[in-house]
Amino acid sequence: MQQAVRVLVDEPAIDREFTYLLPPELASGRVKVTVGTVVRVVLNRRRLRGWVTALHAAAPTGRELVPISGVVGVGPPPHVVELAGWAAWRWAGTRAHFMRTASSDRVVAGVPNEPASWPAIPPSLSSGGLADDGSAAVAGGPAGSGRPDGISTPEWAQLAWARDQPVPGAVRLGPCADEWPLVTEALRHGRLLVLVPTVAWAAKLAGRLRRAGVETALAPRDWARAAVAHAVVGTRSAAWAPCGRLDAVLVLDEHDEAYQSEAAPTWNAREVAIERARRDGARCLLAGPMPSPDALAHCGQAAGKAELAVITAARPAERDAWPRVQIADRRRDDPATGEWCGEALADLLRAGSRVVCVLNRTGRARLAYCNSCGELARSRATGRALRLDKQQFTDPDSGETRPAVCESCGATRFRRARVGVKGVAAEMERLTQRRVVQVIGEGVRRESDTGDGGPQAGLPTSTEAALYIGTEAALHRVRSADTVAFVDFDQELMAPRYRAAEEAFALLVRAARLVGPRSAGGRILVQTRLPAHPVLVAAADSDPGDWIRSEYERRAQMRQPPASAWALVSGVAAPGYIENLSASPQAGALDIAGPADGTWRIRSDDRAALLDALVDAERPSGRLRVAVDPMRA
DNA sequence: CGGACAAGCTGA
DNA sequence: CAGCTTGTCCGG
Repeated sequence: MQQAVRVLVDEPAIDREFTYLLPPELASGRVKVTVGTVVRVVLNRRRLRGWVTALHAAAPTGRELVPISGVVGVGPPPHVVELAGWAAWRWAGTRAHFMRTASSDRVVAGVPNEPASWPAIPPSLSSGGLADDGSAAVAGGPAGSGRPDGISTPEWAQLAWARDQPVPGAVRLGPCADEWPLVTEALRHGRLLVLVPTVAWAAKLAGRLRRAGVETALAPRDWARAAVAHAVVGTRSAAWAPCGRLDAVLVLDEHDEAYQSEAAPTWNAREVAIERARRDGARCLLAGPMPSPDALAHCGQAAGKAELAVITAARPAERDAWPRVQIADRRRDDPATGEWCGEALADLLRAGSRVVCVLNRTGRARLAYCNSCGELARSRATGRALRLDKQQFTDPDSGETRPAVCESCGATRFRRARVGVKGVAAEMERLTQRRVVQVIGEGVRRESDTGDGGPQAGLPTSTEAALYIGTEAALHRVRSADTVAFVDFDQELMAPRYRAAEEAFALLVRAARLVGPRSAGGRILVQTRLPAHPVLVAAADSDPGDWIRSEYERRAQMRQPPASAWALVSGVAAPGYIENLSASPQAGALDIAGPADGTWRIRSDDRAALLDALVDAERPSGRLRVAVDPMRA
């Protein structure tokens, strides 16, 4: 009797397991067959890749089994195969999708043998100190170059890792703070997984660890070596690294949107990392300049009160890790200064420092400002910005209209903000008599260039002081600057998205990284007509604690994630699927609304009930998109 | 998903 | 009724 194994085929549209025979010569070949091994099978005359999911399957009666056609290579380890099953439930996706994410994109013939233990941590780390003094982080973001200077690991880093429970803790550190103490402290506990939002950050941190003598795998490049590394570093997909049982998991900049997949299934690497830590019994820390509401929800589950679980550096230290944030209240500006430029910004531009101006791409804002007092027209009920149509305001939420009368001064004349990158660039050149570089999307161009010199034309040399104007992309593309100026921050604060405030704060964090801490002259200027907005107060004070707590409570009141679970359902199969959901046993816990633009929105205060219902409900054939807890909704 | 097979439509 | 399209089913 030949061995029969279960195989999950690599075809998300099928997403089923089948039973195949495992011939002895394949079972003991070059690659040992275990749960997770990548194999080749024939299904219905089609040659497909698949993963072994069980080594001993009962042979179905009355059916002649077909043997596996070949063993391809090493796949995810068994506990990651189980994690993929959990993720398929958590984001209403297919197991095959997550197994792909967890597999190497190349054939892996074998992994090195796992050492019985790691070599002793290099003395520079084990003595408790290889911390930067902070100055190295000024120009290049959080991962500055390490140098053993004998400064002891800050107390807060030790404290952060002290709890040996697998429930995540949150650590708040300023945007220009160095994460190195958190990393080195974690290594003392054993095998470490570190997630970062960008490839560049991952490479930098991996290099720094290697120079410090730590056996490090950079995911996904060192896929197979993750199995034997002391530290595994990588971006989103690294949450699926094929390493053994973890001792510590660290997510840096855990608020970053890059951790979530935009395409369905909308899985989030932070959430996968938390679950992985829980299953392994590993310590888990969520770090960054602003604990996300999601992070608070996790910590709150453990501590009862979310704020208790957030560890912060000493107040002066957190403050020093921020640039100076200057709020320019545009309501008090002389209207003669110009449509887009207030007095503070004008002074700044004339002063001759390197300034990056950020203006969001939409160009034409729909916000309306009072002509007499400068107040922004907002909804009395929700506080959201109103749209001005002829002589009426329209509430974008309710669709209600009312006459255009200023709430604060009674005036009836309003004007719309109309600002775009190109127009502002031209005016900036006239105002300053300096060259202005435009940064939009992938390209960079200089306004004063006459010919089209290609996408890289006008890139200034590193030494020249330049003025930049661009969309959010400028914060990524420009190397360094003295000041970032947000020309119209109200658009960010008032964007019609439930995460608008969080995203606005994240922009300030990006800007802070670009200009560096206040001790190095870093400065952010924010033009706004909402100077008392909690996001701006938080940034100006270098302390997001109060704001983030209120944001968390507001989400709960509004039944938004993470307090409530959401699912967006669309596609041709959606109507039938929604019908099945309505008939499911969990339907009582679901709040189904729609369709709006072909999309249904399902809400539930009981996430498990929603997810169970999504998995159980039968899916009619045809396209179906299910987005669980989407970033944009 | 994509092959198989059945049922429906069409044209001479 | 051959020849083709369209739809539904199912895979080991």
